[in-house]
Amino acid sequence: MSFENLSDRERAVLSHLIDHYVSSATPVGSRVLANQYYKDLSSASIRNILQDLEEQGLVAQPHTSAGRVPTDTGYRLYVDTLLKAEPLTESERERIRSSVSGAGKSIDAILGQTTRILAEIAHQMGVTVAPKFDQGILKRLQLVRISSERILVAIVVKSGLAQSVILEVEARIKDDELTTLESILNEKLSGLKLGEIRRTISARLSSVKGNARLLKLFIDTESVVWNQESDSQAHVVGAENLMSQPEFADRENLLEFVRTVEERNKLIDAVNGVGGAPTSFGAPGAPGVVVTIGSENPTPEVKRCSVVSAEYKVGRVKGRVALIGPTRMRYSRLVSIVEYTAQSLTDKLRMTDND
Amino acid sequence: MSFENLSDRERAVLSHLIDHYVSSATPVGSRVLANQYYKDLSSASIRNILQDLEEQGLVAQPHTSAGRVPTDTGYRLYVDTLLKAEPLTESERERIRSSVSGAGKSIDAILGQTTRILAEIAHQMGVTVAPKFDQGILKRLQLVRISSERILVAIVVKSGLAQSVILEVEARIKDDELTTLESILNEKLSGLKLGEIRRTISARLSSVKGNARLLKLFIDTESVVWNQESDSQAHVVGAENLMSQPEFADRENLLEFVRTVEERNKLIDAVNGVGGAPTSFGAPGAPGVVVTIGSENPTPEVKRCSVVSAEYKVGRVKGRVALIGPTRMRYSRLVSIVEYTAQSLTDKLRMTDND
DNA sequence: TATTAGCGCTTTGGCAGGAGGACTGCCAAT
DNA sequence: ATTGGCAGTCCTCCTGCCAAAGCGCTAATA
Repeated sequence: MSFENLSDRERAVLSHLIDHYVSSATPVGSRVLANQYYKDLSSASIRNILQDLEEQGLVAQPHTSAGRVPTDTGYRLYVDTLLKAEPLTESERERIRSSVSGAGKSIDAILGQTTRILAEIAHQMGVTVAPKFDQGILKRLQLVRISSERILVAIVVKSGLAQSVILEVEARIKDDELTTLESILNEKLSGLKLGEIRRTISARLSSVKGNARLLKLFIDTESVVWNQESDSQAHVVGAENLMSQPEFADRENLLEFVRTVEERNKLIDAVNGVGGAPTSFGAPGAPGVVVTIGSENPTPEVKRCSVVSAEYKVGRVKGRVALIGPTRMRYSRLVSIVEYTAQSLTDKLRMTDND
Repeated sequence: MSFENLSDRERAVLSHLIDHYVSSATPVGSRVLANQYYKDLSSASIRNILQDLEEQGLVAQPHTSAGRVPTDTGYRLYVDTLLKAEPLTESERERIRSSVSGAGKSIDAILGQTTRILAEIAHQMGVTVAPKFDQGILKRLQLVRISSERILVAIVVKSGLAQSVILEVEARIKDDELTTLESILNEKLSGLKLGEIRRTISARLSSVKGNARLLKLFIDTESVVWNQESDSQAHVVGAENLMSQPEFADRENLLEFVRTVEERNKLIDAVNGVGGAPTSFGAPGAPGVVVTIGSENPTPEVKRCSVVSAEYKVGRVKGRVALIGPTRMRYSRLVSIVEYTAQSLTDKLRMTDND
């Protein structure tokens, strides 16, 4: 559906309506619109325009004789063609930057801190999804004996990510067996993508002779060893920011929402399963921001929410940072926040990255 | 305050009142009490008894002409002297047992699974606090190079726990330096408690010569390396179980509660900062269960909740598993659940433990 | 042709008032 | 000690009513 037939004035009214609705959270009527933005136009004229907008499905009224509220389509038009990214103040940028880079060394700590600042500065729920190791290239693999029947497998990925898993072995293994295995594995597997390894490991190791029991462990437990996500798949901060919004006034919604938040998978899907192409709102070269509005979300649990997300990178491995809030959100501002945060995060992770 | 002056009948009435209130969630009046439990006694008599109980501060009425509700003191008396632990059915026990032992190998996975089954079977919020490494004895320490400027430190604790930290070093280190350092550290530190190491490391390593820069890293970053909690300090599952309770009907409470849950520290305090002595409700030798009721909690954020918790062990390292719910909870059942779960967990962790 | 003013209609939210219910507390009788 | 009964209290729910906000439509106007 294209909206080329919309006059400039209609677009302007839609834009004002959204602006006003975003901050007031109540349906906005022709009167306020006329008084506040169109001193030289009467409310009656605005009413006509509103009627047109309604026919196009861009706004709706909760009930006869209530003001208008933007529809998801309305927001979409706004985001695509009307929105002007609201630049962050220098102090805000500084706050994000220092917060992201000030965090600890582990990727987990960095993401945690990032999520926190994101949620705080945007007053929304912040979500970051840890990078998928799948695309990471195995640099080296190291086996450390923990106890007689347990070994720790350290998987080192190019660009400095590391992951450790504890494996349980049924019977004792000698130290030299372990060292041999380690070098075999490194020889056969390093330089490959983790995802590749997962798919092809049994073929690659079939020719190897040696402690079959031990080898089998690596092949069988593929999922455990090779299918690792980062430490914790997602960080979620600031659910209470959302819950205090009037959108979640009624108990039912609220409970369902909490259930979704607890079951992180749905959230991760919502952040990752983006449909549209990323748009760059800011400086060229900046990470593209994707906005998914309400019912556009493939995940039904967040049908009442919008997701603003962008990609960040650690080497070739990718993750996403996102803000989730009610569809009634300050897109112009959140888009900038997410973009800048993703950028800072990528920078930070590049700085600590050297393979 | 002692309640020895209470007649048996008064105790019985209190007990019935609590039972009824726990399932109905509404103030219970003399009529229902008489009809349901005392076919040979009139409501008027019950009224007299209730008056007595109220004078003792064991029950209260929200307003004149409402039924009675147990006070925290009332619950306390109930838990201490009236409660009979409700034995779990064999299928329930089986469910807990298999769930706990079926979980993966890493302690994090085990605790996660345990928390889940706990919350699910009790319909409350489950919380498990990861063991404090502080009391663990360092078995071995291993250094793995990740990239030129990063090393992974694997800390292996007696009884099979392991923990890894990534350290960042300013300049390149040679491989042999690393091996030397590793053996020095192992020689000087293994066999000591982690807490001990944290406190005395600088003294212990002062005499060592060698790569000073590198050594300093271990001494300076004491907090990072030696102060490790387990992977994630606490697991929390089932917040929505609580939120659907009528206790959290009003928005204010609910929001505050969510805030507390998000900020895990408060929850951990609530679970750990127990005042009373543990009581064993079940089989002798079973872990002692601690019940902390409402305002007894040192943490004001959970003043409206009760915490039922018990200790579990991994070798000499200890953690807690807990259920948190409104003071109106089925103590008799929850006590059994927590006790059995803690027991199963300790068993599971002993089984996978061999140093 | 675009805009405006005005009128009638609809819906919501809040407030007042009354009926009904669920208790308690007390008292006198057993 | 226990009981039935009664007066009094407090909450909850329902109803009716009214004002406010807004819209759509139409007729008048520039």
